[in-house]
Amino acid sequence: MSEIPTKSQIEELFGRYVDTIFPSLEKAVELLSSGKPLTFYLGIDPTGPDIHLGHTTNLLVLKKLIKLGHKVILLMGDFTAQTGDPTGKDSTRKVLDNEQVLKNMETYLDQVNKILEKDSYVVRHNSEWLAGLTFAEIRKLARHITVQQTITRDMFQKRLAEGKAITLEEFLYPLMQGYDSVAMAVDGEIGGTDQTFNMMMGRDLVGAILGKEKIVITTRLLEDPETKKKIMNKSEGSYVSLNDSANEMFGKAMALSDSAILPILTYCTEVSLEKVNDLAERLKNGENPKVLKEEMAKELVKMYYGPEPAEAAVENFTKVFSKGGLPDDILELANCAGQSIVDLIFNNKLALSRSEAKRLIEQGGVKIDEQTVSDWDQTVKVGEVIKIGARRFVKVVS
RNA sequence: GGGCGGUUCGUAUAGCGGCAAUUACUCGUGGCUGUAGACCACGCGGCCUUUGGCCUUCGGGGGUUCGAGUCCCUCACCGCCCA
Repeated sequence: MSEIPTKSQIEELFGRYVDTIFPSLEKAVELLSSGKPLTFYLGIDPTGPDIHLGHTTNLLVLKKLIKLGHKVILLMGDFTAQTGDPTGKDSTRKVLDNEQVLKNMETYLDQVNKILEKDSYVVRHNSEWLAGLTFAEIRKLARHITVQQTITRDMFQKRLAEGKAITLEEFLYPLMQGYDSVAMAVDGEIGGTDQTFNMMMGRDLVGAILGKEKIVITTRLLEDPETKKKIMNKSEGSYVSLNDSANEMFGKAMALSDSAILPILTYCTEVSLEKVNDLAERLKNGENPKVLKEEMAKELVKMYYGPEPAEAAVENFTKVFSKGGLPDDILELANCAGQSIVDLIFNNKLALSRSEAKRLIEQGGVKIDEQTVSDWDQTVKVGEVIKIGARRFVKVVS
């Protein structure tokens, strides 16, 4: 399918997106440039509906590997998702039902296909082999792994220290994930640095059972270089999903901290490193970070929606937020004329309760045609544009 | 099997029997800005005719009390220690 890649192509790939390679960079380069197609996989647990920017680094590496002529498997952890990662006491019992997992897998693939060409990779599910293992087989596998090895893992250490439960099922999670590598007889695995432990488990098992060397490629996590916190944080609500509309994506990217500009461009896009360095230089020279962030956000939208929507998103954003104007696409509400503003907000689920709607009004967060609403009994009329908070707009139509 | 401790708002925490109930983070609104972030202010169970009133909450169920997250009993779940 393609030429034998040069070492420099491989090194470029590794330099940008990749953190550490096991057993070593040299070995990986040697194997990857040998001309023999290798099989790599990325495991995804379909526990939620969205893929966010933090996941895309892995996909970009896969894209490159495909281009270099290697085979890629996208592994849906439909079986492992049912063990999950319980953090709190209540979630221990929360098992995702099969239907939810299937639904998540579907939306995942839709999103993956925004980066990888649809037929350029293979999808597999780990229930294929995990669901049918017998206890005898599990026993045999478990022989290769020690308790000491497993217990050193951060998550377990933390929970031990906090006196929280660790079920045997969870303890087996690394074993399950490790077995995936054996079952598919892969040559390598890709994952974030937080997955190092599980991926190494697979490397050990492949070595012990299949007698071959599995390459483990850990990719850089999208972290704020200043705070060292994840930039995409699902639990904190603010993350850029690949399912976001162009305007949403742009807006969310703009709402990120300035320090996210360079990491996102570097790890989540294919913008040339020269350009990234150029932006870094301009940032250092005191140029308004807002301008640079706009460029970053535009690159993102361009990547997923193309150049014109990207341009439109910039314009829309400037109009709405920089100049306080109205967006292009306003949600229109029919049959609402004559209702009080509180009813309108509550009935259309723009607030969770009437009290919340009133609170918004009380605090000056609701405007009708640019006029701050002070009376919550005020009725709305056809043609009026209502602004709720900073970024939600609705228009009353007949 | 035994002993001890725990279960309170999304998370983490306070709460000598009189509180819709502390604090922190998250979150929401406003201010300031460069859209933000940081910072400051306010808000964060529900409903209302809102200086106030009413309703429903602190794992489940019972009890004591004028009054119970708060005391007692019991059940469930969780943790630690001993066997």
